[in-house]
Amino acid sequence: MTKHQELILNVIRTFSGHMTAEEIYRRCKEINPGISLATVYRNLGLLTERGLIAKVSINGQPEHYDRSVMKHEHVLCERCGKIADVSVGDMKAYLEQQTGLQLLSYDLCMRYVCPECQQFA
Amino acid sequence: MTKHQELILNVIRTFSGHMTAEEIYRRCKEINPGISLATVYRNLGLLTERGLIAKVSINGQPEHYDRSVMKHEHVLCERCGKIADVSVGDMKAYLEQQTGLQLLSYDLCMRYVCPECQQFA
DNA sequence: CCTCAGAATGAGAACTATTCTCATTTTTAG
DNA sequence: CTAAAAATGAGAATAGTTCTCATTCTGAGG
Repeated sequence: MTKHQELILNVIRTFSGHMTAEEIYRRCKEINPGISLATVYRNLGLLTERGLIAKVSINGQPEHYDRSVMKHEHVLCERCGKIADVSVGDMKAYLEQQTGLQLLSYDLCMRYVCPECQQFA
Repeated sequence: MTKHQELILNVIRTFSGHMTAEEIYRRCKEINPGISLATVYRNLGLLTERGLIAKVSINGQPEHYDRSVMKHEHVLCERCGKIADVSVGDMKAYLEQQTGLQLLSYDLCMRYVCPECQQFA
């Protein structure tokens, strides 16, 4: 694990939310101004492969990265754009039972208006 | 509805599958070589807005367009890349019940190996 | 403490899918 | 038939990400 990889991992682990590569890059630069965007992308890929972080893909948005690698789902607030974690039962099993297919995986993202945004509706 | 819109709609409706903008563009050009890619994109947007076709968004892939606007889910074959339709129960209701949230919508795409690809496993 | 092969890096070019711009053409309503 | 509105073609622009490649770092074996 190189210095840069540790830095990136640390940035992700000390932030309570889901960050884009760009955001991670900005925070890394505050600590180590020499780091390049390519290195951030490269290492996000490596860290994801190694299972140390998770990639959160949402249609029409840049990729986000999640420090939590435990299985869970995501909800996106349509107003403020924040991503939140939610847990549901065994979705894969449910989908397999519903479709009658043997699935490799699935992508799911739900959309709502988060509680804070609902206050100012 | 302009000539081009009819052409695009026709191309989508006479193809049994999920096409990308590029594929739709190619087929349109065979019939009307003058049509431009911008027109295809523009009209795919309009036709989708009007509910005449549906957009199928899959992470890491260009958008696909679906002639069927009835609610259904999609499975992507990891081998051949083909997209198939599947129907499941009321997924939104299920997700709302599971999460306890009031959802606006959700995106779901499942991954598997399709029957044809399994034969040559 | 050296050394050198392999890995990682920085900078920017390249790429893909899509949207935008704007001058021109087509369509539509009256 | 005409004027206003809508649609079009061509190509530039954009966003997010990956790729290239010359340079730098690292660490295992001497």
